[in-house]
Amino acid sequence: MTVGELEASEETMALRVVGALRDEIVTMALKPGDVISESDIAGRYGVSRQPVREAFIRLAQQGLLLIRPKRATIVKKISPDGVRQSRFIRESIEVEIIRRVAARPGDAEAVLADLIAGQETASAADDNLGFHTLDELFHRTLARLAGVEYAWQLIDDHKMQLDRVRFLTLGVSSSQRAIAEHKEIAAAVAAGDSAGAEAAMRAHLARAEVLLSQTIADHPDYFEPVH
Amino acid sequence: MTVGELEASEETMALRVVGALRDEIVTMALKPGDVISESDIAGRYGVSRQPVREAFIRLAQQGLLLIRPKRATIVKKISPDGVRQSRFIRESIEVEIIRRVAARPGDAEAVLADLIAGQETASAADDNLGFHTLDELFHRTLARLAGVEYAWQLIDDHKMQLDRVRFLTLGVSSSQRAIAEHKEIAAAVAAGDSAGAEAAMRAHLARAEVLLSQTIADHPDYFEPVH
DNA sequence: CGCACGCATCTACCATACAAGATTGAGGAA
DNA sequence: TTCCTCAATCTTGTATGGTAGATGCGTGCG
Repeated sequence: MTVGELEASEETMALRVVGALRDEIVTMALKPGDVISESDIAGRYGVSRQPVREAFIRLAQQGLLLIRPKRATIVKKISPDGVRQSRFIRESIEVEIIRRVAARPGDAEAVLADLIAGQETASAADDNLGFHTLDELFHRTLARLAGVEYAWQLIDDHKMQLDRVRFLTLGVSSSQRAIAEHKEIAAAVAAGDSAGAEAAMRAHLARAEVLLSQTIADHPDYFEPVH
Repeated sequence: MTVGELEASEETMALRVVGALRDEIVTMALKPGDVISESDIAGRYGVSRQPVREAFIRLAQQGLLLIRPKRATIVKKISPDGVRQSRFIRESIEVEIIRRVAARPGDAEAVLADLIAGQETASAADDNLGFHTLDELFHRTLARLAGVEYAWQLIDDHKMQLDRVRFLTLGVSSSQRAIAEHKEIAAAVAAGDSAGAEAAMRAHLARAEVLLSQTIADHPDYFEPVH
């Protein structure tokens, strides 16, 4: 059972292995707690241990792998506290972003309206993946409008932790509600209402909050025990 | 001219090289734009290319090095926009932290008072390094009190960019003023005044703001040209 | 039967060798 | 002089072998 060939094109082998492994991890093809080894992955992808090793280092720095010297490397279990703090980071930054955008709306209104329209189309067509992409684009666009697109990349890195949880709770997307909340945010931004925009953003981000404890109950072995 | 032996003790060689190189970079012993190579560093530290290579990967992910495949690796120049956004990230998170701490002061008052007292001692003794350490501890302690110490690690990673700028502006520490601002923050926290604590924290963080443009003027070749 | 010791086997770590692209400089032609 | 060509020599990327430490299982002893 091979895992699908690495597209033999650009970039270095190491970076291709990074991408392939990251996909396997966030989609739960590699489950938290799974033991992997350099030789194992190297064999599966048909490369030597060296690029795999470098991929491990990168993924370990991103918090997806745990390299235990002289022992073995395992897919890091999801830390409930880490998820909580990742959300804290995201909320801190997104709240500050929405404040700044609302303080200087500029052409934000038209841009956001376009994105929301696209989301409604995707939602009507039951295009879950497309909606998810547009949802992410909505938030990244806000970062761009605030002039801190790089800060979004930071959120993106830590969002992988959240994405693993999200993948476990697939199906309950309720895109209608998300769209309504996006409209609220956009309206407050257009009105230059910083406080209102902040409140709407906090409410929007808080919606996912309730899912974690249920997910832990469903898959206890994917999470670290409460320390 | 060797660079000082790596303490032959614990950890792996790669991690020791990471620490040594990071110190050289933030203290400007390795200047932005400097070209380094795996073989070069390997020779200087008396190890093979392999651990150096792995150290390069880690430092590149932290934004301190730029690895150019098949060409060379250079110490990344400081990006003025990156500094601006690193400050944005730090302010976003620290403001959120101080809000939460002020909302639930707990035993914050006593802990913070202790730290400030230590800072006054260090300042009186002209112990610049000690003061800097305690200053950092003050902020990290706030993160711990808010229950998001992990979030501080994130700030710490990105603070290296800021530290390089700080190192270029050494001597103008004005620790007296910093201590006064710390007291303001602690007082607002003790009073449970969230808004006041947030304002004090913003003012505290904004103080370093003015130095950047002057620093760019003094060392233009250490910075990326405005894109 | 239970426990401790030891060896086979696994792991990541490090060193070394080779490969391939990029740079740089010299040298020759226009 | 100026520009083009090409080869020596850099660089990082990849492959492979050897090493030390940790694990786990089987064996032998009490």
